[in-house]
Amino acid sequence: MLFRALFEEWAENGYTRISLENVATRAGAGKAAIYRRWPSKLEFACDAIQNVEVMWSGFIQQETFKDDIRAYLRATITVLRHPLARRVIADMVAERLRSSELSPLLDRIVSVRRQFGYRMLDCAIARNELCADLDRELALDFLIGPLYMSMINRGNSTTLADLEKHVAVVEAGIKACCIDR
Amino acid sequence: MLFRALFEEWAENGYTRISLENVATRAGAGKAAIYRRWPSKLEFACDAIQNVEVMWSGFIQQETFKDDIRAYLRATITVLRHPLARRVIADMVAERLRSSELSPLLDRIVSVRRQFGYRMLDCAIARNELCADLDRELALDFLIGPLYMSMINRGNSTTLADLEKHVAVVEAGIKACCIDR
DNA sequence: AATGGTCGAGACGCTACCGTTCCATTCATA
DNA sequence: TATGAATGGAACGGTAGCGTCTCGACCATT
Repeated sequence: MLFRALFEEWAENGYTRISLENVATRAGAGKAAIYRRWPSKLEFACDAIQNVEVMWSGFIQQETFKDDIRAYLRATITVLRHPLARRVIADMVAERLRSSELSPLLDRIVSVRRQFGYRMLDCAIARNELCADLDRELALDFLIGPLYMSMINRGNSTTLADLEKHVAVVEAGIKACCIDR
Repeated sequence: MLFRALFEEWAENGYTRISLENVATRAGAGKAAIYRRWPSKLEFACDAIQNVEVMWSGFIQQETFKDDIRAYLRATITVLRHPLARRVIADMVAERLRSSELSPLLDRIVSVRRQFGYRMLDCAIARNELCADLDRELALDFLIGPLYMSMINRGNSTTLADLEKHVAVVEAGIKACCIDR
């Protein structure tokens, strides 16, 4: 499959160093098979991302805010443990800082994830677990920032055993997004 | 200056795409000026990093834990706002996930930063602002994770005005690293 | 069996960078 | 001022990927 081969090359070399020649070879295809379908590497990559994006949907509301946090972080751990996904994500983050080519792609991914986050916060507010004047942006940065820092920046392979500790601290932090303001 | 040119190329293209030819040209130097001094791009990069690393030292203990957090985050914001540093850091993070070439380099940088963090936590424990059985690793991920997420992953240019909000939440989160365990 | 489209494979000219080598100029020191 | 080391700059052959194009093999439909 061409998409699979693309992601493997992406994870291995980073977006800018992807050689469509290698992608085709890895997929057991001819270069023309790619150029026939997509006008550029960017369009190719957009379609590939869109193809896997659907797998991330499905946020199910839990009983308590803490349960929601746990579910959210567990899903995040699953993604960030994926050997291809974690590399591609980190590469897109780095890539966006130096060029705007992949910005819309990453923006959409982030935005989708954030929608789940907003819904989670709204539920918690409705349950009176959070106050309504919460700084949502700040809260979402606290939701996954520490986990991302641990797994991506420091390369830890966080397990579900570490999850519970994160959940407790995240909950305390986010609840503090209301106080003092 | 060769180092300056290296970092500019690094920020612009990422480590693997650095062309020493361009670095030399950008510095107004000949390619041989680089190859004469360093046997490889890696050694060149190591020296360059080591050269700027000294500027990050100097942790001064404050009155309270909250003051320490504020000082730490302010210093972090300064680095992460730097147009070259932020790109180089994000690139190293991505690069380490796909190759171990830059690992020792990034490990040392992270480790230095973390030493300040540990000292900070120790001070807070000594002051009885934190309990002694604190999970230090977790605490440090919470210290800068959300800020990193905001500035690097989402591209925000956090200002000192946003600092105070982060400080309050980080403090609450880290203090929660003791409770429930 | 004949036909039309898609496929893989590879050749094409082109550009970029590699790491080395050479040379004429510059610069600092004696 | 004379001398020797270091420098900027350019050329070298080699590798790699670009995007286009051609071709024979294969497969499905008729």
